[in-house]
Amino acid sequence: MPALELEQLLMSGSVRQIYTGQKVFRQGQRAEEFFLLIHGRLKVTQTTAEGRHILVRVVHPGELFGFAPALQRHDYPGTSVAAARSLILCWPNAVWTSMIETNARLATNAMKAIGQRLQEAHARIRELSTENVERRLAHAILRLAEQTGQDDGNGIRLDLIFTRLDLAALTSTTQHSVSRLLSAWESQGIVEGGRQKLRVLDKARLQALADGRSWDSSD
Amino acid sequence: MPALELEQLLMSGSVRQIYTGQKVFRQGQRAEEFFLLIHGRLKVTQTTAEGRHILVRVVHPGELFGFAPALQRHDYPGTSVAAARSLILCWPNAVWTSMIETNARLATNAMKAIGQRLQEAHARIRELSTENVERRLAHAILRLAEQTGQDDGNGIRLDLIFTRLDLAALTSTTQHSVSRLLSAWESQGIVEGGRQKLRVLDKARLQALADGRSWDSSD
DNA sequence: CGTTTCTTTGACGGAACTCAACTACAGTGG
DNA sequence: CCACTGTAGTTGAGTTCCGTCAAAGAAACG
Repeated sequence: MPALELEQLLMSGSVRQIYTGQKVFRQGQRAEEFFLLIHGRLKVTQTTAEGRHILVRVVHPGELFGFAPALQRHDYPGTSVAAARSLILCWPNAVWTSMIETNARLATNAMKAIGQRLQEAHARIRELSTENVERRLAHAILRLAEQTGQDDGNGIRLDLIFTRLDLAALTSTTQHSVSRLLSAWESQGIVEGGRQKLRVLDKARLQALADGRSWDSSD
Repeated sequence: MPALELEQLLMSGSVRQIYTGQKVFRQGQRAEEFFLLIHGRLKVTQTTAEGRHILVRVVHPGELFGFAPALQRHDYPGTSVAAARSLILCWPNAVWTSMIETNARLATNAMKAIGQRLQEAHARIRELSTENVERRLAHAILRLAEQTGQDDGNGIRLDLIFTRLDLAALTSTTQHSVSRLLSAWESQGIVEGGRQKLRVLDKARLQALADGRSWDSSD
């Protein structure tokens, strides 16, 4: 995409800083803007009528979020809160249509982004349908490790923004099950836990768990 | 959308007839075309490495499917089979990009379509995460009733294309659980079953089950 | 140093899956 | 028209995963 156009585009939005724990928008709130995460980390959550929470997705830098206009919605389907101090770019909804109508490349990109999201959602449905809690948790942690982990020679450190409760909401289980599994893994030397911290020590073994193979050394 | 352009667009695709049980494309197959369902009904399924099946979605007339290019994939993530004799329109992948680049309205529409799909996926994740089998099945049947049911005065008839196994794959459970629940509902006069048939007799009561309210007559 | 938030652990129960027959229906060919 | 075969559906018994309930421990925070 031409640097000039891109720059123009970015400039047309307004920057906003979000502190940890602060919400960008709330579920049900009228959608008047859409956003791009520049720096930091966000969680998007949903609450059901019965009051149960699920973590819809984690937003990483460079990703669009709250793009209600593209989905022809007038309210936000979830709540987004900053899991770390973050920097976002905002545009009023009206810009969206003109943006993609004048810039085909952008339309294609936006579509790919949403398509990406759709595939992730399907993957999650597949996991929920066919895998037990242990495998799902293993998958989730591996994914987080890929996306946010710092490899410091002695395992992959996850600066968890995430509590056990978040991990539970991410894998559709309870904090209790998460805690039990992590404890079990810790005693096997697969991970090392802490309060809002986690370190993956044996990625291969975790991968084996995620794949549903019980650990055999033929790997 | 201008009728002329639309017509031109539709004309540029090629029509194909698909018999019940025939597959349009298979999971993993190289994606060279994308499709629009004109008439009939399709199921899109996925099979996991372990051989478990899930029913990803049901395609209704007027919907796009197999739009791998939009998701920047080169293979189809699932298999689509005709659940009834169907008529589809196909375009080679290459057309996609040019189509949306020359027609902004179309791009917006395609995006909305995919966005719609994304919301459905999220709804399903929410159901899987928070609802028990009974509620999920009730929801699924209500949805099917909306989309494909024939109201003939004496309840809503679902010309099921769907076996209990399909319903199980749709709600992520087993044929056994589906069968048990339908039997129970039948004995309460909520539905009426048959081989590949189903009739919803008491929609309100089914809705109550879907909403997790046990039946009280205050409705 | 008390309070809050996060985490761990145990005991228990229940929803739903698995295993295993068995029944019913539809279509086919004799 | 009826026996035969395969697919679809039903039903029961046993088991297990995991969520709920209950309580206590540990880290952060003012």
